[in-house]
Amino acid sequence: MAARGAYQTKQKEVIADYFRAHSDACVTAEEVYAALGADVGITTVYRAVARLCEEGALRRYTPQNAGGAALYQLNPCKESHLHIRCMDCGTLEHLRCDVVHDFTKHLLGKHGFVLDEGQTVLYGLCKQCEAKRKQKTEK
Amino acid sequence: MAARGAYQTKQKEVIADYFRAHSDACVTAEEVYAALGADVGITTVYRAVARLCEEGALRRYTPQNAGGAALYQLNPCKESHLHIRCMDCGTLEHLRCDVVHDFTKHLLGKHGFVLDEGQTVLYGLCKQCEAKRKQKTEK
DNA sequence: CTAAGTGCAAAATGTTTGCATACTT
DNA sequence: AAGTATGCAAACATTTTGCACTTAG
Repeated sequence: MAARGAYQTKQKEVIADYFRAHSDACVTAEEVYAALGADVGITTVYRAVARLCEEGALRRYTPQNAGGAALYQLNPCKESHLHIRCMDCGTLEHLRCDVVHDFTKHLLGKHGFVLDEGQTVLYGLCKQCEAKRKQKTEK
Repeated sequence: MAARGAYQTKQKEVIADYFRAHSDACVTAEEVYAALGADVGITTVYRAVARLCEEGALRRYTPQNAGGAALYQLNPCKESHLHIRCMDCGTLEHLRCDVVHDFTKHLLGKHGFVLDEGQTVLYGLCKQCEAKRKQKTEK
């Protein structure tokens, strides 16, 4: 029987280090593989990110682009506040600001709804990707 | 250049009808293909759902299952407003209120983030389920 | 020493594309 | 008649799996 995560290996460490060193980056398995060079195989990268996602250390985002590659990013934090996900580049950002608290209070007071900030992710477009989209449509 | 949607064809109609007849169902392209039998090819199904998504008639959902197939479902409503999902009873509710618009404006103005209300679902607990939870913890 | 982890190559999957044909307008 | 839509097959990209080998405990 596979006792997952029983052994600590060089490859696991290298992959975990990579995400820690690029905590803002949102990358594909292929990109991690390319960055680490000969140290690890692509299969191991896939296996590692799958496990890290299960453990909650990473977050996976599957982009709209149907056949496209899944993106992985270090879970920014487990604290309770909202996150916003860009639907184009996939980046997950923190959103800690007073207005969110006002919004949460309003949901509770007027709608009787207890928002779970840890589970909720807002979807949309970040500043950069919004600009890129505008450029494309103008062309 | 392809003038999209210029002609109305039997296949497009059959596919659109399928989703209308199964408005609650969340199905893969392959399932649509299988259901429609010899009437349409898989290629046409893919092209049709892609267009219907662009038009906003369908919603695409890419499951966690990394290599898994995308799911398509008739868009429950086209109006721009947020939905809230109760994590206990699973109910999906509409959230139409002015405060949401203020919040959206704030996201754009202060954070440069264009919220896609159609894609975003807030997670938490509805009034009833919150009450039930309190009862349990008190016991 | 034993079981878990690795990595290559091959398979499996899901989606897209090239192109000749059929169909809509 | 002009040009879009279809559908097959092949291409394509991503992810998973089989298996022999390596490595951690």
